[in-house]
Amino acid sequence: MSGKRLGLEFYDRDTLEVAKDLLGKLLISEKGGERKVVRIVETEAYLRDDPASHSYRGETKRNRSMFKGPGTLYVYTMHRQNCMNVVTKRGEAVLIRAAEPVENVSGNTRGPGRLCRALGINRAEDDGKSLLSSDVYLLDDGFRPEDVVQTTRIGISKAKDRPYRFYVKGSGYVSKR
DNA sequence: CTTCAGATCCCCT
DNA sequence: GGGGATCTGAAGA
Repeated sequence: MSGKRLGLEFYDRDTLEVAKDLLGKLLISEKGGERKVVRIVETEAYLRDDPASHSYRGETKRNRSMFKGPGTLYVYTMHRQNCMNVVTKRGEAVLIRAAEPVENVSGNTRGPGRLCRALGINRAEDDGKSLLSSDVYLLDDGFRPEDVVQTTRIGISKAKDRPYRFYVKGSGYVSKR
């Protein structure tokens, strides 16, 4: 497993571009001394002027990580599940919805809550971490998905019509097709 | 202080 | 395919 850790120049771009480019990248967690690796197959973008985004009403205690700058990890809890996001520009982020297991991963990685559980990601320990310099990060090993689909997001009640969801066509690990 | 909705998951039918 | 679990944070009074 070789590749290059994604740097600031990757995250500091248009959020929709980042969401699309995250597909096929490796997500690594080295928490607990074990190196867990998955390949991202599904993402959703949440913008600043976006009623469905946590940042829509400005910075709050919960979403403060979304304003810490490109390459920050934003983890939040809902319904007893954790969901992880990659922050791009201030107040914008990409939700990692699903991935396929690559190395040292047992359990389901289909769906944001299950993915976090499989990787051992949780809000108390990981919210606000930097993907540029911590034990959770992204890697580009040169792999590029053949076919990417752009469509509407899942599980939200506002701005349902915006095509901010991306997934790898044909992957059996996408949370919904 | 109280209310309530939520970027989900799991189990039941 | 639908509802309940059962927690957190934000909004409303």
